[in-house]
Amino acid sequence: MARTINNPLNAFSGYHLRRASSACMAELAHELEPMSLRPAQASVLLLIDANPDVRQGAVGRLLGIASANMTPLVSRLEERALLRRHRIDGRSHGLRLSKAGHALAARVKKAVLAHEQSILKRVPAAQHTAFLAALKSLGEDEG
Amino acid sequence: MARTINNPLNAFSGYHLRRASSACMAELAHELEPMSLRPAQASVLLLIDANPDVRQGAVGRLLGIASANMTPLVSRLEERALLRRHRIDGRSHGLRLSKAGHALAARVKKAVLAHEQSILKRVPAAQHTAFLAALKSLGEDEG
DNA sequence: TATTGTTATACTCTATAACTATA
DNA sequence: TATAGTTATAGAGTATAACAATA
Repeated sequence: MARTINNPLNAFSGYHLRRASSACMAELAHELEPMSLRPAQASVLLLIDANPDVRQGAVGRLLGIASANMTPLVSRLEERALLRRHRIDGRSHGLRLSKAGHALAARVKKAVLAHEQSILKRVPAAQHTAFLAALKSLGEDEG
Repeated sequence: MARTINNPLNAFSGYHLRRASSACMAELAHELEPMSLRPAQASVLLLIDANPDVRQGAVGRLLGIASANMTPLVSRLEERALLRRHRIDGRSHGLRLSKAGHALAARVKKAVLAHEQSILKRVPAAQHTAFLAALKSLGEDEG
């Protein structure tokens, strides 16, 4: 090595939080690639799978995806015949997975579960609960 | 409330890792806004501050920024007279902060330290060390 | 031949504003 | 008046390929 660089960010949990998230998301994206799904699409698929006929806006609010960005995302899944939009009332769409959508959601679940195990492997088992709780409190809406 | 939505992602640390990171980065971006700096620019500034004459490529490698993306980032900081590029050899640039760059780096440090405190406030003090260690192991290059 | 930096390009994610239709 | 969804657009982050200059 030519020279060791001093990294003043190394003591900051915020810095490592970002790095950890980026690394894990890249891994997940790689595991979802064979299904031609990106993480955001996969999360929408799982959410609809668990909540048949959920409204599009409710999915976006829960996942933090703006409604303007939900439209093309859901349209893409509809084009692939993974889900169907159906009218709930004049202005709302309910989302429901097709048979192919349910099948793909099952594959996604397996991939996500495997990914979760690979994450938890790197954290001491005794700290799993506290680690998850810390992340949850940091991700809450107000902060 | 109309209906409680079942969130099958709620049990996953990967999901909350991403949410926590997004929320914290948004907070940091907000705190850096008065300095007209985005988080990536601020991290480059702090790294140069701690490593005078560091090569541009070394900064990028450490922070995970591709060299093609370092060029416009550093150019922007140079345009603002926060740093100067100087030749180390025929193909390398060393980066050094100007007086204004050092002054801004000092402001950035304060903001980052305050942000770090606001993060740690939400994690029980007894878990700070373990939390940071877990994040570090998740962010390591191989994963 | 490998490395440093640059340019151009493209794709994803995110954010905003303006709009239609409906409650 | 507020809500649900759409459209268009723009910015930021990230990724690759091609290139020049240099080691």
